[in-house]
Amino acid sequence: MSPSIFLPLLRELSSAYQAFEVYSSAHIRLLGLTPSQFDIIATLGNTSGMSPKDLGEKTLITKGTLTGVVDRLVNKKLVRRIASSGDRRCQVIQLTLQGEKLFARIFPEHLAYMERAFVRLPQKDLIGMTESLRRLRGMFAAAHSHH
Amino acid sequence: MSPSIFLPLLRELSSAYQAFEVYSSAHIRLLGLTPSQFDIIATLGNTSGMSPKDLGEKTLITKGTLTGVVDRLVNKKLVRRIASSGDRRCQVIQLTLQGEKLFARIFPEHLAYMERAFVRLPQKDLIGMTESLRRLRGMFAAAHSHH
DNA sequence: TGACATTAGTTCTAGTTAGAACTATTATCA
DNA sequence: TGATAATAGTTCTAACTAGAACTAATGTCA
Repeated sequence: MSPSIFLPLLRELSSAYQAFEVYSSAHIRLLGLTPSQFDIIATLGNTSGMSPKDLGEKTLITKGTLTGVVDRLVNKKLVRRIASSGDRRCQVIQLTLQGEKLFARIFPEHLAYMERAFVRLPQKDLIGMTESLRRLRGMFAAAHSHH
Repeated sequence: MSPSIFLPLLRELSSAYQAFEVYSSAHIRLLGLTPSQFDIIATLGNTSGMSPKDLGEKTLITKGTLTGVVDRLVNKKLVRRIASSGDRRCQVIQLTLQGEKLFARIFPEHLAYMERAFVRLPQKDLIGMTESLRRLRGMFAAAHSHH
């Protein structure tokens, strides 16, 4: 395969992701959070909490980074750390009451905002794109582990 | 459109991009550069240089960030800043001889590394994905400018 | 020409980022 | 059981990040 074939794909992947980030984070900042903080709140919403490990896997935030993001959410009193019963290495991170209220207010609002971007996209294109991206991710993951 | 339709797409977009970054940057770090530094070197390669503004548009690095990235490349003597003739607000950033040598050595090497990830992907899927991503980017860009 | 807006780049701030080294705890298995 | 490995989180470092405020230079237009 010649580079001229896959380089445009990589460029488009980067710019599509970038365009998503720009669009999404413009709204998130108005809500008083950073994109990472919003991801954490959104992931913890409607759950009874989870470990930093699980939270990192779901949000794609590495553990060293996660410590700091959670610290700032704890400072904002949106989230709390609880010692996990049993394994003393583990914690449970969960939303405080204030965090739950924030989630209930801003999550639907942000979904509605995101939805506005999708109004012109036919649903069947959307399904196909999702599947394409899944394959692309799998491809990189496989290549990364094969070395 | 219900959120349950587009949320998986957004998740897959993030994780596909993330998987690309992890795979690509693992190699770039071995080459002694950061991903942003590599992007700058790769963009300047085989050109006579360009302004920070153009460089930022091509690499998707915002101007405030770009100043710092270029500073570090100047410190490494891979890149130089030249006053632009005519408009005294503008500069031209270009590779030094050392930067050109580095580009000539690592760029083909990195392409070959990236190519390894694509070996199992049929070419016609690749074309379709590129087009899908272009539409996705356009969609977010349009939504972002509409207001 | 002169007021005003625009543009290019820098600086500043708060936050995110990955990775590596570290501590504490738990699991494995000889 | 005891040595060793694995795991969960934290800390540290260097760098990147966006956005806002800033300076200097150039354009616009009445």
